Formats: sequence, structure tokens, C-alpha cells
Amino acid sequence: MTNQLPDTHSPAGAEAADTETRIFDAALRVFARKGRDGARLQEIADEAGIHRPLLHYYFRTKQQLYEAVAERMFSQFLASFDTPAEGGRLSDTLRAFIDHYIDSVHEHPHAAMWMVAENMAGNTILGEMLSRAVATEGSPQRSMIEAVERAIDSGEIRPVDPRQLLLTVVSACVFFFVTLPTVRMMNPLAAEDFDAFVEARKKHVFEVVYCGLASREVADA
Amino acid sequence: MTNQLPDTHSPAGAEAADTETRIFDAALRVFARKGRDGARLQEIADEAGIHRPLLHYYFRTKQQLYEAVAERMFSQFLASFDTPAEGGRLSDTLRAFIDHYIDSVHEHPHAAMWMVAENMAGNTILGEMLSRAVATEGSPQRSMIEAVERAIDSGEIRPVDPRQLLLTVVSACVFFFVTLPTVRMMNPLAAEDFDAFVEARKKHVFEVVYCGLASREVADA
DNA sequence: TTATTGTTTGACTAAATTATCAAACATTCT
DNA sequence: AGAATGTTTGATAATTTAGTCAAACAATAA
Repeated sequence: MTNQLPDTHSPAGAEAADTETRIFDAALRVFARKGRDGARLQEIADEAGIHRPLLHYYFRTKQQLYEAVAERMFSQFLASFDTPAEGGRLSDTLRAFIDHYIDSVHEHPHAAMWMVAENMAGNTILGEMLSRAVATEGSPQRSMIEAVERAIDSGEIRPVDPRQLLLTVVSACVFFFVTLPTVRMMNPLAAEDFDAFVEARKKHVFEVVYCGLASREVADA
Repeated sequence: MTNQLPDTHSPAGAEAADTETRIFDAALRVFARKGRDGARLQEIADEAGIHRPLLHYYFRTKQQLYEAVAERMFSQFLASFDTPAEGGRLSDTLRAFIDHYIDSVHEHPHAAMWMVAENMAGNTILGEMLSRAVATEGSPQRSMIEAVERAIDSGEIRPVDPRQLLLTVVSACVFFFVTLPTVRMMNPLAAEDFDAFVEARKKHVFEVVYCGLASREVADA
């Protein structure tokens, strides 16, 4: 009678949540780390803090659980390409794209890991999802590729293959998330203050890609 | 009597070789694609074209087979950092490093895939190997990092965090190998003539990283 | 309270995967 | 040829993993 609504309190750090969600989130992490075949239902159950048979109660089979989380991860993968704002100089668009892309992967690293694991394992599900997405919504890169082409036409940047460029930018934004332990081992800042490292990385990637390394004197020589 | 030495002919494409080698090479590929836990001994046996019990004859257990190939892949991973030549301008050193690194990964894509899979799975073996290697031989990046520092001192390039730069270069050289199916799907050249794509990529990565995107006029503005 | 419904648990079965082994086979040496 | 050694095979055992099920439990509504 006294307390009417202690209902949907998301308590402090990251606990509780209903069972189905906890299973789903745990599966997300384990499938991303280990791939479909490498993942063990027991590990997912442990990470969710539940008994294994509950997995089957909520998601009939391993395959169905996998497909459910794969759908989520794919949509997060696609969303990372949703470039904010448009128009204006490529320098602004590119900076915004890099910031947003790194933020996306920082927030959903498992989407990136899953995408890499799927590619390496040679499974078909990612390819199918991507084909479908491209057929209905067009290539996720399209918007950025067109922005690069416009910048070439306007003379803002030198001629460059837009697809190669996009691949370079995405590589620079994603790769360190899928090799985190090694990066931490090789880079003190990444080990001690990862968030600071991520912010530094945003700046670095933009500067190197947009301005390059060569100093003015050398570039003019 | 007539033909004395038909012995170690590596026949045409890629066949034969003694059983142990075929098992080892097949294990290399399967472990790289699927990770330690995702790999199935049956798949390795199939890919090697032998019966499964032979795996146990040559390499007692799955774990021992895994450790054997892991050692090989780690040494290939390290070797990719062996930058050729030295001294002179960073532009030359960097170009050589990029060419050599991409060639290495092109030749041993499974070393890169294994390294990524290990990182994502959070296994300890890679970290241990790396610690040991750093302790005995120093950081694999050291040589390139020092070259970058010299180039900054000499004024060839603008000031930049050498570790961030190395990470960017390595990302740009490796990432497309661990996401090949997707890259092929998004880039016609990668799908139709991969070798040509790889050569184009070498050029692109160097040019963007060293010269950047901004055209002279914009850079001078 | 007592049905009713939905959730959780432990014990269990089924299937897949790893590992062993003795017998068959091949190769080399004498 | 015959012995000795190393290799391959098929059958089978052991272990791990996925999936099932009925009973216990909890929450809700009549």
C-alpha cells in the first residue's frame, strides 16, 4: 500500500531486467566473442545468471536464439552507417561520420565482433541479411560515397576511390575494437583510460585521413 | 632407374604433401575461421582429406593440435612487422611497410584471422605469446615507431602519435582480410579481381595516410 | 482459498564430438 | 620372403553439449 511503483526501476549499475532480456544480452556477448559454433549454451546461461533449461523455455533452440541476436546485431551494424547531418564540406561530414561510427562501435562492440566472426566463419546469414538490406534500402555506404564524390567534384579533396576511402575509415574505426586485448597491451593509454584513448582516436583518424602526414614544406616540395 | 628424383615434387596446384603437413595446414585454416572452440576435428579431417583418427595419431589431442598451429600463426603475425630496409625518408619506409604488411597478410590471411579470433574470444594464449615476444625481442612495432619519431624530428611529417598512426596503418592493411565476404559484396573490384584490388589498396593506403585527402588549395586555405 | 497461468528447477535423454584401440595395410630392411 | 616399423582404418568408448520433461514454485485472478 505504501510504495505503489517500485516496478521498472533499472537498479544502479546493470542488474535485474527480465529473464528473457538477460538471456538475450548474454547471448549477444557470447555469440559475438565465440561465433555461432564456438558459443556454449552453458556459458550463455552462466553469463545471464540463469539455469540452462531456461534458454530453451524462452528460445526453443540454440539456432533460434542465434538468429534472434543476429538480427539485433545486424541492425546495429547497419545503424552505425547512419551518418548524421549532410551537405556542406566533406571535412565536416567526415568528422561527424568518424565520431558517430566510433561512438556506435563503442556502444555496441558486439555488433562489430559478430560481423567479423561471421565473415571469418564464412556463414551465409550475414550475406543474406546484407543482400536484403541493400535491395530494400540501398548500400549503407551510399550516402558517404556520394559525399566523397561531391567533394572531389567541388575540388575540396583530391581524386580518390571513394570505396577504398570508406574501407580505410571503417577499418580505422572498427579494427581496434576487435583486437582490444592486443591494443591494450601495445598502447598504455588504451590500457589505462580507454575512453580517453577512444576520443584521441577520433581526432587522430580524422586528421590523418583528411590532412595526411606530410608537413606543408614536404608537401610543397 | 630411369627417373631418379620424382621425390619432393610439389605437384601443380596444391595437393599431396605428407599427411602431417596436410593436417597441420587444414587445422590452420579451420582454427583461423572458427576459433578454437568453434572448430570441429571432423571439419579439419575433411579439409585435410584424411580420416579423423589420424589427427590423434599425429597430434594427440585437439588442444595439442591447436597449440601447434597457434605457434605457427603467431610467428607469421610477428613476421608481418619485419619492416624491410630502413633509414631515409619516412615516405619510403612507410610505403615499404604497407606493401610488405599487405603482402604478408595476403600470403598468410589465417594468421590475421587467428589473431582477431583470439582477441575476440578472450583467450590467454595470444597474450602470453606476445608478452614473451616483447620481453625477448622488444615490441614488434618499435622499429616503425622510431622511424615515425625520426620523421617528426626531421620535419618530414607533422607531429602525430606514432602508436595511433601504426594502429591506423595496420587496421587499413588487415581489416579487409577479416571481412572479405562483406568487402567483396560492397566492392566490385574486390569481387572480380582480388589481386588487383589488393594492389590498388596498397597504393590507396599509402597515399591517403601520407598525403591525406585535402587538395592543395584547401590545405593552403 | 483455490484455480489458473506462467516461470524455474533438477533429473533425464539424445545427439554430437572427442578420444582410444586393435586389426589391416603399407613400406623398408635383411 | 619375412620381420620390423610406421601408417591407415573401422569400430567403439568416453565425454561434452543440446534438448526434453514433469514436478516444484510463484504470481495472479476468481
